[in-house]
Amino acid sequence: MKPHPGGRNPKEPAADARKFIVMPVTIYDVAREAGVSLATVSRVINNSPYVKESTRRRVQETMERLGYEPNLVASALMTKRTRLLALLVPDISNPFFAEVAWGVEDAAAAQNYNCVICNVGDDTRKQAAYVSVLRRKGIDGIIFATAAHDDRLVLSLGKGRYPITLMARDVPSAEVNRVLTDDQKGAFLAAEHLLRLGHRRLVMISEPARIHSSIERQRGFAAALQQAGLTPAVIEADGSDIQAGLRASQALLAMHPRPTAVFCANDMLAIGVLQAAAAAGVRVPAELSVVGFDGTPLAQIASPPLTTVVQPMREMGRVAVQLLIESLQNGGTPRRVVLEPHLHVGASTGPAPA
Amino acid sequence: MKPHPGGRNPKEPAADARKFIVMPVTIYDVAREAGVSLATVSRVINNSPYVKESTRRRVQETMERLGYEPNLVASALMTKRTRLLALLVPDISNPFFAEVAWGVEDAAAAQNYNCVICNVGDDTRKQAAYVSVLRRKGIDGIIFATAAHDDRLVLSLGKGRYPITLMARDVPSAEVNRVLTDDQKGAFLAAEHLLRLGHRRLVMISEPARIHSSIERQRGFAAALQQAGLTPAVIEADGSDIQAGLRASQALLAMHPRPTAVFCANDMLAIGVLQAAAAAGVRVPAELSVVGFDGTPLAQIASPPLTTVVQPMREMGRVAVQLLIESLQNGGTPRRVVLEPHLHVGASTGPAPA
DNA sequence: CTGTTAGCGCATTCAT
DNA sequence: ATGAATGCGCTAACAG
Repeated sequence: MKPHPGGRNPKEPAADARKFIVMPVTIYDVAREAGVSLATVSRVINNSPYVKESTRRRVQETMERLGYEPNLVASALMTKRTRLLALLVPDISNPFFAEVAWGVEDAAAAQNYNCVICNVGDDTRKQAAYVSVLRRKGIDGIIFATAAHDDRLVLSLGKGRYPITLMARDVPSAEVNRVLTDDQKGAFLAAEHLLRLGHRRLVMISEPARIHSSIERQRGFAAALQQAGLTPAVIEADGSDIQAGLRASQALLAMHPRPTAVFCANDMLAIGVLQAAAAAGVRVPAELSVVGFDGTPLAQIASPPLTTVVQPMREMGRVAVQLLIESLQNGGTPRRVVLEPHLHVGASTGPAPA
Repeated sequence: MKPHPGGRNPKEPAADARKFIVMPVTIYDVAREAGVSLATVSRVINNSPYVKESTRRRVQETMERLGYEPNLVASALMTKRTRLLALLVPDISNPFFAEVAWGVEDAAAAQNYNCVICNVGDDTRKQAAYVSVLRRKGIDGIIFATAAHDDRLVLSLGKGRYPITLMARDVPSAEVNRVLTDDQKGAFLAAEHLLRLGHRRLVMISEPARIHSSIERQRGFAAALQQAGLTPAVIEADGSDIQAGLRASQALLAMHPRPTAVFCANDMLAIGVLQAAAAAGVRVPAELSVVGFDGTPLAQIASPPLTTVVQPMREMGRVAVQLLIESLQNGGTPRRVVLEPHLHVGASTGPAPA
């Protein structure tokens, strides 16, 4: 057996060892100790069937004795895969993404993948930087929960150059995996609920128009209103969080006559409306009915508990992983999965005031 | 110039190229195209000063033209560093960790590091598996927001074998970086506030005892009560989330005489109490005052808005990164930083009922 | 079933 | 200021 090219001495650690030597024991050490070749150790590590049971046992024993841990960096350099997935979210404080993350994490673990979450904010450049690092770090694939309507980054990755899945936010012209809920239908359900309660002055507070799902929700809302012979009114918030909801509420509460019902493109915005209404002394739902979207745990904490369109968040996470791993393994045509939303009626909606 | 050992042909992609070729352009291609050696390209990439300006420019131009992106896996194999940090959290749905994550992310970015978040739950085995993968993947260091009181994993890493920082949760016997808030003081502030309001029947709902910070908070609570001549009572919740708070509330609301004030070890538990009280028709704060801990955004959403002990969450994240990077670079003695909490008085506390 | 031989893409001596 | 040579730790043919 040829000695390790590095010609490294027997394992007495050098006196000048750097402070943090992460993984001193290599496959060579194991091979030498166990009296086998590199290849055999590698086979044991990778569960190759072509190893005699007794050999396998001996090698495994040696690995344990030496405290050997395979270096995934070296492995990745050869194999080009890391069994690591990344989930990109715009705002980790939004519980919608937390729920999605649980689903992703679950499904990834079930398939023996690990998953890391990256909080990239709304900053396009930061997002691009993360994607670059993740790719170059050998992350096998990325789940984007952050795509804008015409996201150039996603488009550039979409031509089969790197496996990705879009989550809950679409980029219509990209040929990539996506998992969405039927946003139009969800919004339609919300509007329908309010119309049935007798509301005639309805407003929608949408997210910024660059987010595709928000556009879809506007469509669904508009469709329901037009079907009822009403003209849809939309206030576009300048963000997606509670603060944005508070700001958008200024316009809402200033309208004359004041709307009796508002449909918000997500739960965070809706909570902003609830807070603004409370601050202005507007009673919910007596004077103002509020509907959210997402069905996050926050909706139940809110006061009053929100009526909201529920997305199957964890399920979406699971499906996203499924699609991504399929791409990873087959590289086939991207799939598009649309899940069904449903309406959860809380205490934030009631009959239109007389 | 010796050709690339791989003897790879000029860059016409092979017809049988695998579906996802992540990074076809290598440093060899750049070197050949620019008419320089590997080493020079490497120097340009790493901003070595020993490159003539004109050469640097030419190489950079070539890199751009070819769309070259340095392979961090290969680089990491040599350098043993990735400029990647990981933040381990037990429950990404708890907004406390979301806030911390923002701080971590900020500070990391400022130092030109990237940060990934891993949601490892309460599962010790899962956590260990993640740590193993992260280390072996070459992650430079880990911030643990998950350590239990006697966390063996942390202890095993703590002997200077791998750079870590503990966040908001201590492992007293581990010699590692930590950033905490003064939990005893925070709890003391909460109890003091309630005592001043005239409450005499106070109960604390704590997290499971294996969490060190929860023990500290119990201490602070007990100290305040004893100082007032009262005997502290503690209900230990079986978790840290809203559901656990709801369950713990059963015991709380069943006590005779019923306590008039409750201090919860975190905001999630407190929200669980608020919900249980609402369901039982117990008015807050008229019949029951509730104090939380953390100062998450949730506290303000709650109804009524929570009185809570505020931890400087983002700052904690920033400090955690700072300590970690210091360890990375100097490998010196671990530091311990304790930050000050303060009390935010919301609407969930009021005078003790007559 | 096992060993030998080549690199994966890059950083890093040592020359020059 | 630049180039040639070497190997980081591992997997992947290809022999045997």
